[in-house]
Amino acid sequence: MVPLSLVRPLPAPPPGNSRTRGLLGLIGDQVPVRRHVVHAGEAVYRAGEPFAHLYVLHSGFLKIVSTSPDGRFHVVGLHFRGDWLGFDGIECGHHGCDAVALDTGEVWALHYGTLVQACMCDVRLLVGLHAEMSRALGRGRESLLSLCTLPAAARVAEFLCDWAQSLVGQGQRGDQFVLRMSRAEIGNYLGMSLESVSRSMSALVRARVIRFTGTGRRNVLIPDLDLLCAFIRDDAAQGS
Amino acid sequence: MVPLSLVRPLPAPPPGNSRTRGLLGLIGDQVPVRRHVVHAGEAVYRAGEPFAHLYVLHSGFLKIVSTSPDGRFHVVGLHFRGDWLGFDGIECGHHGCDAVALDTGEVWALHYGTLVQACMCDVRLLVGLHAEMSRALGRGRESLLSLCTLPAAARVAEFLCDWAQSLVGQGQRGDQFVLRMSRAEIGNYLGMSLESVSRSMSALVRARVIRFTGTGRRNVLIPDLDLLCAFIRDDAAQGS
DNA sequence: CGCCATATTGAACACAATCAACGCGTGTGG
DNA sequence: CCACACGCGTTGATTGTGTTCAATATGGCG
Repeated sequence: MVPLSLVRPLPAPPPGNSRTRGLLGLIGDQVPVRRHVVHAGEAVYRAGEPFAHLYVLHSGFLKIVSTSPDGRFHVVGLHFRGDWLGFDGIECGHHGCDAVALDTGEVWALHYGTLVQACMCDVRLLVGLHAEMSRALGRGRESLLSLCTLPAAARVAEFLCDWAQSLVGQGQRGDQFVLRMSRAEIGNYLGMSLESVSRSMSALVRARVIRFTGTGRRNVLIPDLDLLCAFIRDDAAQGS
Repeated sequence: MVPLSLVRPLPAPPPGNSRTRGLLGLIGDQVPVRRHVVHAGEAVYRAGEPFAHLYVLHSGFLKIVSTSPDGRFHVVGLHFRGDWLGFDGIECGHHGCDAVALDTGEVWALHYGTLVQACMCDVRLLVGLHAEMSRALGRGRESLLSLCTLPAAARVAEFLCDWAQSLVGQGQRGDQFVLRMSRAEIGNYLGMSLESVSRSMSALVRARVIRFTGTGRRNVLIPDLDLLCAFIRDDAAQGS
């Protein structure tokens, strides 16, 4: 992780999303922000490292990887621009997961102790921070729900849906984007083999709810997001 | 949910666990606590209800049930004595899940706004609260990990392991306890059919890592917790 | 005692994993 | 410039774990 600068106040922060934009506005110059550039494959933090900072993803994408003592590992979360990271370290003083960049991006590090001090002076900041944690919790539960209740194709469909909606939430176009993960990574995240991901994608194309554009099979086009959502429902109902 | 009393200060609070005991100590009489008794099947809160309180489970067990718009539902969490509940409501002002008692128990309700005010005066309280949220986040990730990387029998074994360790954390005996959930509920929680739970349990008995005591098959005895953990590892390795 | 909910067990089936082959694009070296 | 290797993705064949359907216990409770 390459430190970029330690700036205070911040030079016109380009928005992540409205939530975080607001939160960072509240922070203002009370908490120094250290900016880092991360390249694909590099970690923002790793399991076991002492916890001291929370991070805001300013650009790029990252995955959260959880590893068990006996070596099993799994992508337990994905994060986009504007998302907060590192809450998992508060409990026991060290991080419990790896946060690994999937793409070149920029991360803003906020010293937790300092941030807490700032929270003591501004309720809105405190509640905003809680809301971010709350959001992280809720997202984890949604993952769990789809993992347990949806067949493979629907899980992939929902994955694409979520990705699209995240992009829209950032003000980017959600109907056409490039997946930043290999089939293997997607499969790990969704709890299935890479072959199943591939087959599911092909099925989605056959069902006309997505298309691949250009060369390579990572450029996804979603003609109609509602149609994709309908596919999820239908495929879920299949099983019952 | 039956209101029991609105007491301040609290009458010698029997401990949930050391963490929460400490946290509640910090709160002291700054935040009024409303105590409720919940019976099996009753909800502490339901999805969609406006969020105003956080809850501490003082006794009993409860499950968190997440439901999707299209009717799929799933047990996404279990909570024991001393656990905090309701964080999911902070983000959007209303709860995203149901919290349903599995057993008669007592829940302490703390008004979130008041709690936040108290946090503004005591950093330890604030950080302690964050630690509880952090813990909730971490537990969700562990669920995800075992759900995706473990075969059915190992998942059931880990479930029993977790349950035992939770009991030990509360100062209760972890080698012998009564499951408060039906096979169907366990199966829903672990992402498998009730038949698979039953078969897995039978397999665990055959492997001599658990036994059923007394009448009914909900009284579990774990002769050696390490042996049960070893079973998880072995069964996980099986697949690879 | 008999009913109902719950649990166990067996047999057939299905979905996804695994094993394997092939295609495609990219980058490298002869 | 072409040959080749390599990573990645797709697709087919086969296997296996877990689901589903069904029958049979078991226990709680009126």
